[in-house]
Order: sequence, then structure tokens, then C-alpha cells
Amino acid sequence: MAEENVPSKDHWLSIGEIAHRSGVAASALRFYEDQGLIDSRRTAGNQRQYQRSTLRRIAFVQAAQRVGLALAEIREALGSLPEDRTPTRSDWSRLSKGWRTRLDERITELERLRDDLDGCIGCGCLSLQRCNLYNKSDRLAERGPGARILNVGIPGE
Amino acid sequence: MAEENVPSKDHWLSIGEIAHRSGVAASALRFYEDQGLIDSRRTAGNQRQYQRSTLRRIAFVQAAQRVGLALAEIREALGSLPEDRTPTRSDWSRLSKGWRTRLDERITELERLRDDLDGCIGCGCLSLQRCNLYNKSDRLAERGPGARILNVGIPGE
DNA sequence: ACCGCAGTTCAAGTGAGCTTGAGTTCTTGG
DNA sequence: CCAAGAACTCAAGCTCACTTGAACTGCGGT
Repeated sequence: MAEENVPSKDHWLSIGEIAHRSGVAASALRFYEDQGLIDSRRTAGNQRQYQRSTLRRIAFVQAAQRVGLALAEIREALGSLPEDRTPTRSDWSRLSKGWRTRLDERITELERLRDDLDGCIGCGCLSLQRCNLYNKSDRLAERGPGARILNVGIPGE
Repeated sequence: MAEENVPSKDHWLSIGEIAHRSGVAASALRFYEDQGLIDSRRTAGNQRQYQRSTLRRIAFVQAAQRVGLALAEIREALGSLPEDRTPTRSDWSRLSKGWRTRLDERITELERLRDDLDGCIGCGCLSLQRCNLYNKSDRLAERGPGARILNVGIPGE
């Protein structure tokens, strides 16, 4: 099996194929390209062609979104990855450790909120003076992509 | 100290005071009113006046936002609470249990993501076939190199 | 009376992440 | 060769939770 069927060479995918395989709408793919997250070459007739590695890049983007990164941050992260080859273990390790930290923070915050909530279920307070939920006005913005992630469903299929 | 400033009776607050005390911008308060989250009465000169309980309502809104509810959902939740009195323990219990469930779900999701990530840090994979983080929507990628090639002979690369 | 800040309304803008629509061009099967 | 369908561009629209701006009016102090 030393001789595989050498597929990687010049196997380009159309936007429709990429869209179908990745589950990301073609419009989103064009948008991603606009945003510098992925790239493509064009056919003589100006249609986009993608390398297979683009699927991996897109999967990366989706994973990063689930972690809660904004596209701008993802672009930055991608900037530190190789264009065409599979990232090395250390590439990945560096990035994923940052993600891990993000996730830990978000989880910790939500757990704290949950605990406060439990306290409130017990005390039934809703008192402005005493309630943990109320008084922690440390406005930790959970407001960005966080809540939206749940809404970003699969388009139409 | 018994006769500090005679409190509860008809002590109305201006939008500026509410904004200052709650930390919510006046524009946001008007917006909340628009959205039916809070209400106010008006002075002869058409300026808003709020009851003190409005501060509690606003705090409630903020807590609910931290839990991840959208304003529309918060409005609904508020609809089931009394307008003027402090909510009872059972009012609160009912709502907060729903919140608790939401939080639990979100926490669980993030934990799963974190665990997948940990697996990936270990394997350094970023492999479309094997990675838990990636494999969500890649079902169709299984159809390998047999796929049709849209080849418009562009040389090189 | 007058200043100036606080408040009012309504419309439009913001930004993130896309989608939708219009009008045009490419590619492919029959 | 032609019709159908896939892709192209560019602009505009959408959701959410607000903010900003313009043009006024109200209110308190001197």
C-alpha cells in the first residue's frame, strides 16, 4: 500500500461541493473568503475552486465558533496555521490551549451563575440588597456570539 | 433615625436616577420600555417617572440576560411576575428552575466541547476523519476521490 | 428672564454573521 | 445548440440589543 491513489493533486472542489460537504452555505463561504478565512482559485470562467484542505479550514472555523471566537479572532488564529498542509501538533497545541482557557472561563462563569441561582431558589429572595444574582453586576459580557451560537443553525437543507 | 427620608410613599425616580442606579443607559431604559420590559408614568411635562420596584425589574432583566435569555423571553417571564410587589418564592422558583435548566444545558455543551478539545490536544490531529471537534457535518466527505472532477485545465500549482 | 442640563421623540446607525435578490455568466446533459 | 442549473457580483436586508443624532421641550437655579 505504499502506492496510494494520489488524490490530493489537483483535486479541486466547487463551491457547491464544499457547501454540501461542510454544511456551510455557499453564501457563507463567499463571505468567509471576503473575510479572509478561506481562499480559492478561479476557473477560466471565474468560478471558485477549493482545495480539499479548505474543508479542514472550514471545520476549524466551525469548531472555533463553537468555542466562542469571533471571526476576526479566527482569522488571526488561522493566520498562524499553514495554508496547505495539515497543521502540526504544536500548531494545534498552541491554539487549542488558548481555546481551552476560554472555555474554562466561560464554564466557570456559568457555573457561578448557576450556583447563585441555586442560592436564590432556596431563599426565594429577589432582594436587591441580598441577592447574589442581582448584586453581581460584574457585567461579564456573555453577549457576543455566546448566545447566538445556539441560534446559528443549519441553514436550509 | 426613625424619620430618615420617608421612603415608600410616592417616591418616583427620574430616568436619570434609574440609569445611574442600575447602570443601564437611559437610552436602553427607553428601549426596554418600548419592548414592554418596564413601564413608567409621566409627569405633567411628559417626563418618565419610575417606581423603585423598577430597579428590581431591571436587575431581573440583567440576571436573565446573563443566563442567556433574549429580551423577548425575558418579557414573557416578566409577564408572569407581579407588577408592583416583590415576587413570591414560588414565582421565583418557577422561573429560576427554567433558567437552571438552560444553564445546565449550556454548561454541558461547553464541557463536552472542552473534552473534545482535550482529546485533540493529546492527539494533535486536526484530522477530518478522526477529530471529535470536527466531525459534525462531514458525513458526505466519505465519498472520496471518486468524486467528479470539474476540471478546467488550469496548469501549475 | 435666562442659562444650561436633563428629558422627549423619531429615525437612523452599529456590528456580527450571514442571507436574499437581481441580473448576468458558466458549465453540462441531452 | 440549447435549456437548466450552478455560480458570479454587488447591494441590500435581517436579527439583536442597543446607541447616536437632530431637533425640541421641561425644569432648576440665579
